Amino acid sequence: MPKRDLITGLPIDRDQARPRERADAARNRALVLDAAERVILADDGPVTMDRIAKAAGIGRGTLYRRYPDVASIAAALVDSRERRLQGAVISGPPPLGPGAPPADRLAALYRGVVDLLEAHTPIYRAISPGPIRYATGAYGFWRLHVRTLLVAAGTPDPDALLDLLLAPLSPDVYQHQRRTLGLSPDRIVDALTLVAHRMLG
Amino acid sequence: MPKRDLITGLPIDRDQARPRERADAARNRALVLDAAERVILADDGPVTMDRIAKAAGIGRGTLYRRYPDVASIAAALVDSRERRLQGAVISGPPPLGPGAPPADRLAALYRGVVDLLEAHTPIYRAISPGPIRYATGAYGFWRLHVRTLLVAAGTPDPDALLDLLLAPLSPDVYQHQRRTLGLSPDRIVDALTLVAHRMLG
DNA sequence: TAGCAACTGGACACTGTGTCCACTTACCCT
DNA sequence: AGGGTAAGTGGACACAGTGTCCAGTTGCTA
Repeated sequence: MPKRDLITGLPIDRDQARPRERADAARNRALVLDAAERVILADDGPVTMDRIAKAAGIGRGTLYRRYPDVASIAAALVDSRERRLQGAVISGPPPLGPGAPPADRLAALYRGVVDLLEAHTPIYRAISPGPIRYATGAYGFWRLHVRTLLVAAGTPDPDALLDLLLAPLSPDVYQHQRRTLGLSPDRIVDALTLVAHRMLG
Repeated sequence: MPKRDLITGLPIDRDQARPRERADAARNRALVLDAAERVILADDGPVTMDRIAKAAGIGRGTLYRRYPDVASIAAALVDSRERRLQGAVISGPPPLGPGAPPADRLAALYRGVVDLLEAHTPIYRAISPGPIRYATGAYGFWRLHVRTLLVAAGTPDPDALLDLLLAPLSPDVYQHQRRTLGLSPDRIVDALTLVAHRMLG
């Protein structure tokens, strides 16, 4: 079984020219993410591979052909949601985009991710906390971006600080702050902004 | 079914005088944690309730009587491991104990927790990442402690900052830094120390 | 339009869960 | 002392979800 890309579900094999994906396969691939989102948002009972397959109108085997487990599907869903924010980071207006001081850009990134966490709470909850998170394209992107900010700010050992600064964005932590502690998104963003300025200011 | 304390597995009912725990129950309760640790450290296959019950020489029903799932057992195990560090924080010598400036105390706490994460990696890995973490006595203790440090340092909105500063200690994040990134414990502690001083210094 | 490789989907065996209840046993009371 | 009783015990059970497998199907290419 060939390794598959987390986001697209397509097989990964860089070198050789591979026969085009068949039309029915492509169609099903598109169906899966929609179906997964529906199942997650419906929110009755646990999100299982079986449910997603049924919602997509395909068989279990077909689903397993692309995604090894529910977490991967949720991760793919999250990735697709984060594309827009990534675009804004690369080429949008400051302070999120290039041009502003590193501390402001980090604060803006924090705000952007909090907005996402807020908007897609059920999806983030479905992506089981755990190692999968660090393998997503989205996480890789944040890492890369924060790293350049740290370097720009002249902070020592950016590679070790990186994940420490991203840790507060873990859906777990955010959920805990929102639900259990009852903090408002604004208050969380303010606290994160303080972190950004103290760490990079 | 009465709620049970995460650590001791004893029923929680503050007000009324409750009949003493029976001797056989107490014996089994002690057996469970030992057995759980053995199963976790053996590390062949997943840690299941069934395995722990067998290792303890008791039935599944008896195990479920005290702990609702594996995560709770692991949490209890972790709590018992963190008692010593908690003692040092309360009444040990500075900088971990009272007397040192808040930033130094936070840095010392970071180091202490990293040492624990390092020493008991398999156990921390067994406690499934997720909401259980925030319900443990240990986490509550760190929260309380860090809160007093934040207040002492005069930081704004300590209640919102709290969990942000504890987030980097999540076993997930630590595992990721150690295994995937290959960072040394010392390097991680150094980065955490920087965080402590920038945030409270 | 024939051949074939990719794709499909449901059946299957399996693992772990959580509940239930008849039996056992430690402790309290007289 | 020993009987009553409620707490404690443990294995059987029904169930949910997993991941694999393979015979059948279908889209693509030559």
